[in-house]
Parts: sequence; structure tokens; C-alpha cells
Amino acid sequence: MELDDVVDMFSVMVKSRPRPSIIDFNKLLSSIAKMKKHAVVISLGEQMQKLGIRHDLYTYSILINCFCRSSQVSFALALLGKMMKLGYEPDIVTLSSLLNGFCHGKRISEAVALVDQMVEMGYQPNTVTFTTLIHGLFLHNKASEAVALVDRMVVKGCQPDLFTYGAVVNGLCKRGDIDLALNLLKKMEASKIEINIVIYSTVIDGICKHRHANDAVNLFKEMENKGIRADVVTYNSLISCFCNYGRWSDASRLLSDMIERKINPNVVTFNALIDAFVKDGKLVEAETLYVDMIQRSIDPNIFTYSSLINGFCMHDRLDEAKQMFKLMVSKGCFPNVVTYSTLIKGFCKSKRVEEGMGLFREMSQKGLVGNTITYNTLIQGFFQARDCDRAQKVYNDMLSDGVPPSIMTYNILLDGLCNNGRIEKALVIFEYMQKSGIELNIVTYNIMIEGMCKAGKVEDGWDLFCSLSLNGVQPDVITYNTLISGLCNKRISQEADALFRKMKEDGPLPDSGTYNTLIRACLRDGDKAGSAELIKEMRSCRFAGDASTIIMVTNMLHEGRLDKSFLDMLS
DNA sequence: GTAGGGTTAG
Repeated sequence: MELDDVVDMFSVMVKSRPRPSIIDFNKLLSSIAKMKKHAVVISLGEQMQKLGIRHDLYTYSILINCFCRSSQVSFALALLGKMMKLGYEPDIVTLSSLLNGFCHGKRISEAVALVDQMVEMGYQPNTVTFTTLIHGLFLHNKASEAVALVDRMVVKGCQPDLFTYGAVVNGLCKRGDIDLALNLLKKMEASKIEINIVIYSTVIDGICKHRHANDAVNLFKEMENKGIRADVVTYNSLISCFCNYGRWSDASRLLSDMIERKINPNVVTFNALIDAFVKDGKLVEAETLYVDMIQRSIDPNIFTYSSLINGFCMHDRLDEAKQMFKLMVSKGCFPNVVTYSTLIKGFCKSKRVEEGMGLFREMSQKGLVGNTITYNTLIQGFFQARDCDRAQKVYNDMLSDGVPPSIMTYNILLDGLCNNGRIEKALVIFEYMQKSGIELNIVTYNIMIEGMCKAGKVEDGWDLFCSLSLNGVQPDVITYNTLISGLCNKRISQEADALFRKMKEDGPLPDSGTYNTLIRACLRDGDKAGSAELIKEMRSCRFAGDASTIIMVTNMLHEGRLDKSFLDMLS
């Protein structure tokens, strides 16, 4: 039955005489609660009150549960007080509802206290009570308390059931505590609780995400040897895991394996494969799978379309991306903020930021709210189009729309300003960031060091580099390369060499960029021996001359300033 | 007639 029908029935019941019993009203409220329409239940409860239809213990219990489910624990508590005044003693069910409310709100300490109070008041907590609290503890990142509670409930004579183990296993796997989860599987076997496929799939998925894929396959085999048959979800976890590691043949072997076993792949299976192919630049394969899934009568959904749109955008095939966008709408599958952001990014990357902005307005008109990523994309788009003012305006809009900037937002701002010759403005923002305790990452510093070097302020870049360790940030290869390049361009070769030595002593490994920058600097200085030395070292690290170095050497060759052996050395 | 959990994909 639909919600409307049930509500209609309520009005009929209210008018009919004699009035139906409170039990009938409770049944009706309960059915609405099962549809998760908690607000409706609450409002019908109020109407009953006004019409003089007295609540009983069950009515209160249902209403308290609905208040808790809709994050209005304080109202639930008020109702509990009211019902107790009327002489109704709450039972374990009502109190467990309340417990659930505390757990889902930010009141985990009250949840813990409630269970203690229940015991003091002579209630015997059951598996539902404990499971609810365990779930709450995981929600609040208190995994060890949750695990300890499983043991404590056993001590209190309450055997964990499948629900309890499900909650714990899931909580542990999400955190990557795989060993603890595996221990629990053993415990379940010892206490003769049948481990079902969902529990196994949970653990297999956890291993996929936090351990080696082969370990997941081993558990998969172990499970099947015990006579528990994998289902599509189990396969989906493994397939997406293999895809993430680029193990295409393993993934497709699993796909044919499941088809052969008549475990039908579903939309999730195909989405995992399509998305992974797209991200790896294999758009043709992704499109083939898309055709394949349609042939199997599996309907693409918003994930499928968004992945394919992303694929077209990555290859700058914006017309096809837009076509796919229109297609999904025509199929009744409506784009969300991710779909729009993907498309907006495609347009921005293609220097068509105005069209990106148009899409942003379109999505806002449809009631979709841009998130941090959406705004970041547009800000970056305007900077790339050298329109600092519009970029700045989008940033201001972001703040006034209440969307929180991330460190990525700031990095985009700093980078955009630096690249558009507005280093002074970037410095103001950078100082603001330092003062307001925003956690800067190495990318932030790299942007500023590069900006300073480009603006001819290599000394400032050097100072900033020296401040890194004070701020607890490790320089990476880009930091070194940027500063080395800045020093070379300023013809401060000795400092550049010193930095290169420091890098080799206690920094990240030099890469091709490091060597090429130094080699070009040597050549500019006319230091043939030094550059030959560096080239030798670079080659021994299996790097080769890059385009700018080769062009430079070729030019010098033509000018007769170098002999041909130099070019040969480079590659 | 009232309470709890768990798996996959952007």
C-alpha cells in the first residue's frame, strides 16, 4: 500500500463510529513507520492527541522511535517523560529505541550511560540493546570499546547473534581491522553461529580495500569450500579490486567465471568495470561493456552514465559527453551534482569555462547544490582562462553559499593567482591561511615556492623551503625541483648544487626533472665537464634527456658550441 | 501492534 492510501485510511478511521481500537491505530502508524515516513507518523500522532484518541504503551513506543529516527531525541525524551507520568512503564523495546537515537546523534556517552541505567533499574539488556550500542560505538570511532562489548555481553549471559556479529564485522572491516574481523569469524564458528554470505562478503570486501587482493581470493575459496556460494556482491568486490590494480585479465576472468556459474552480473559489476576502464583511458573497452550490459538487459544507471561522461570528457569529446548526458535524462535517469561536476570539469579543461558556468546555472535551477568540488572546478577553469576576477567571484559565491572551501580550493586560488602574475595577492591569502590554522600541505608550499621563484624572489622561496620542517611538512621531489630550477635561473648554481646534494642525502630521490634542470644550467654556464658528469649520473638512474634539454643541446650543436657526442649521451 | 546489523559502483 502507498503512503497516501494509509493516510486516507487514517482519516476514515478517525471519522468512523464506533472508533477503531488503539491497536488498529498502532498497526497503521507502524506500517507508516516501516515506510520510513517518520514525520508523517509524528503528525498523525499529534492529530490523534487532538481528537482525544488516547495513546497506549505501543503508541508511545512507536512515536519515540520515530522521533529518534528523525534525529529529534529531545522530543523522544519529552514523550518518554509524559508517558511515564501517565503511569506507563517503558519496556526494553522503548528504551532500545531511545538508545538508537542517542547512538545516531552525537550523544554516544549518553547511550553508554543509558545501558548502565537500564541495568540499575532492573532491565535485562538483550542482543538488540547490545547490538545497537555496538553499532553506535563504531559510528563514533570507538572500535575497541565495541569489540570489548561483545565479550562483556557474553559474560552477562547474552549470546551475540548474527545481527551483532554483522555490526561488528562491518565496523572492523571498514576501518581495516581485518585480523580482528577474521578472529570474529572464528568465534562465530566456535559458537555455532552460521556465517552467511553477507558476512563473508563484508570481510572479503574489507580485505580487498585494505590488504592484498590475493588474500581476498583465498578467503573466497575457503568460503566456497565450506559450501557457502558466492553471490554477485562477492564477485563485485573482487572485480572492482582487480580493476583498481589494473589487473584486467583477472577481472574479466572473474566476470566470465560468474556468468558461467549463472551468478548474473548486475549493474554494479558493469559500473565497476566501466569506471575502471575509463579512468585508465580505455574508453573503447568501456563502451563495449556498455553495449554488452544493455544486450543483457541491465539498465545503466547514474553511475554508468557519469563514468562514460567522464570518459568522453577525458578525451575532450565534449559533444559525445553532452549526448550521453541528454540520453540519460531521456531515460529518466537524472544527473546529480557528480554528473554535472564531471561535465563542468570537461568544459573547463577544454577552456570552455563559460559553458561550464552555464551548466552550473542549469544545475542550480534544478535545485542541485554545488559542492566543494564543483566550485573548485569552476575557480580553476576561470584561472586557466586567465580571468582572475571571475575566479575570485566564484570563490566569493562559494563562501556566501555556505560551501566550505578545502585545502584544494586554497591551492587552486594560490596557483591561479601566481600563474596570472598576482603573487602579491597570493601572498596575502597565504598569510591568512597560515594565521587561521588551515592545515597547509606540501602542494600549498610548492605553489608558493614556484610563485616566488617565478616572481624573481628566489630568496623568499628558499626561506619558505627552510620553514617546512618547522611546520612539520616534508618537501617532495617537486619542492626540490622547483627551488633548484629557481636557483639555476637566477644563476645561483652553487646553491642549486648544494640543494641537489642535500636532496641526495636526506630528501626524496631526484627524478628526470631534477637532472635535466641541472644539466641545462651547467650547459648555460658553459660547464661541459659538469654537464657530462650529470648526464652520466642521470643515465645510470635510467633517466634520459627531456625535450627542453635536447632542444638546447641541438641548438648549441648547430652553433658549434658542442660536439655530437653530447647528443648521443642524452638518450 | 513497538526496538538493532551487514556487502558492491560515480
